[in-house]
Parts: sequence; C-alpha cells; structure tokens
Amino acid sequence: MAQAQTLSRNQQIVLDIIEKAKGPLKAYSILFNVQKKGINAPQQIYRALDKLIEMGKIHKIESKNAFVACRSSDCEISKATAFSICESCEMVDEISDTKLSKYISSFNHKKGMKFKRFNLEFFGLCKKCK
Amino acid sequence: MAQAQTLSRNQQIVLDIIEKAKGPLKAYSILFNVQKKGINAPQQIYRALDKLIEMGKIHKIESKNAFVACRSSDCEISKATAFSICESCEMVDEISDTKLSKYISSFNHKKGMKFKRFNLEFFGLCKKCK
DNA sequence: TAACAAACGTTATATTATAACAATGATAAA
DNA sequence: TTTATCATTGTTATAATATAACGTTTGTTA
Ligand SMILES: [Zn+2]
Ligand SMILES: [Zn+2]
Ligand SMILES: [Zn+2]
Ligand SMILES: [Zn+2]
Repeated sequence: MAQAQTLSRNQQIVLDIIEKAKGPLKAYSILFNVQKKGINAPQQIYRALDKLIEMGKIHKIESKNAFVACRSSDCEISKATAFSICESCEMVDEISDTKLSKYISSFNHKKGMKFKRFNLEFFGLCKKCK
Repeated sequence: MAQAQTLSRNQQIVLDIIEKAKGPLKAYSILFNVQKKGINAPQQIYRALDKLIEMGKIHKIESKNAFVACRSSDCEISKATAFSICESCEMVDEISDTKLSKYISSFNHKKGMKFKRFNLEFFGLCKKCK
C-alpha cells in the first residue's frame, strides 16, 4: 500500500480537473482548463501528470494519449492496469477484477522475461452505444 | 483466416522496412529510411501504416508509438494482441499464447460492454538486460 | 544556516499525426 | 471501350503531443 502523499499546488490542480472529468482528458485540454489558475505551459502539465502517474493517482490511456483518475485503488501503483474503452463515445472505464489481474500477472513469458507491470486495453461498444 | 492481399507499392516498401528491423520502428524513422525510394512525406508513411495495421501485417506498440511486424499469424487481424516490452533495451516481442489470449478474450465486463478487441502490453527486463 | 532535493516558470524545440486537395492508377460495370 | 467508382499517390501545410534546457523558488533535513 502506498503511503499518503501530499500533492504540490500544480499536481493538485491537475488532479482535480482529471477527477472531475467524466472521461479521459488530453494534456492540452487540461492546459486550456487551468490557464485561469496561472498555469501556462505544457511542461507544467506534463510534469504534474508524470508525478501523478508515479503516485498511482491517474493512469495514461496509451491508445488515446489521454489521462484518467484511478478509481480502483487496488491497481498497486499502476503495476496492473486494465481499461475498457468504447470506440464510439470514447468512454473509458477502469477494470478492477482481481481474478483477471492475478491471471495476467502470473503469466510467464517463455523467453525468460520477468514482468514488472502490464497494461491491458479492451475495445468495443459500451452499453449505450451498442 | 484473412485472404491474401496484394500490397501497393508504398505499403510494400514500408512493410519491408518494418519486417527487416530488429525492433519497433517509429514512423519518422521509417520515413528517413525510405526517402531514397521517393517517399518524402509523413502522410505517405502513415497511410501505409494504417492499411498494414488493418490487414494485420503490423501492429502498433501504443506505449511507444512504434510499429512492429506481426510474427504471430494467429492474432486474428489484431483482435487479440499481446507484447512483452523491455524497459531497458526497448526490445519488443509479440506474445502468441492461445491460453492467455482465450482467457482474456472471454473476459466479460460487468458493465455490459461487448469487447471486440484487446491489446496487452507487458513491461519488464528481458533476459539480456536483467 | 547550509545543503540538498523537489517543484516551479519560461522559452524554445522536437516528435508524432492529420487535413485538405489535386492527380493518378486499377477495377468493373454498362 | 467508355464511364463510373474507388484506392492509392504526391504534396503542402498545419495540428497535436511531448521534451530539452535553464535558471529560480520552495520545502526539507543535517
Ligand atoms: Zn487504477
Ligand atoms: Zn459508448
Ligand atoms: Zn500479430
Ligand atoms: Zn532488454
């Protein structure tokens, strides 16, 4: 379990926006949303995003270059992440399924590689869109 | 099983480069490599890449924005892809494991989403790097 | 208080990807 | 063969995503 971490000003601002959002946010869309708070440069966003990812507060959806808040709390600082992504409405939902996660984590690659982390992205149509 | 498809000139050029490569290639690195063949613009690369992905000839490694040739032939036109990625040397290896693939494909999301496709990326250290 | 690390602000630039439009080539029906 | 249709190409321009580099400020600890 990760210990509680205090967030810096910029980290908190960025996290707040991501947590309030209904879906994944892109870095530059976050930037436009925080300009009134005195954040003006991409670097400031990307630095906060990097730290928030390290802390496990958010995840990057690699296939969309977008960021979501972690809603799962048992994804062990992003060591085992899984998402379901609607190809129509772009909704992203974090999958928190112990059995699935355990199964994948225990997968052993024949070629002698030792895994530290995985990321799984499912694509399809959500309830509303199908 | 996908039927044999004939590739256009640019598609063949791009595929050749990706198949010869030892590791994942980035779009602009492909571009620099084919300028002697008369391909000069990113669009030409990205268009070929798109088609090759559709055909299942190559895959995009989302976490690296890079492309690898499909070595598996049973990934059913990219409906079920899995890769092992070394965080040190950037080696990428396509995982072709029927059991793993079946298990993940049969996963049913509680929230009623019907999955059409998944992509799984493992990260760690390869044999050489650990 | 000195030393160190983390976070910040800023400017510039690198990297990845798409828009838009005209021209060409291949396929197949009429 | 002509005409229609569709995929592919070439080209210019621009959008979107991300990092480098530098100096300053702030917070923590010795
Ligand atoms: Zn999570
Ligand atoms: Zn949807
Ligand atoms: Zn494959
Ligand atoms: Zn390695």
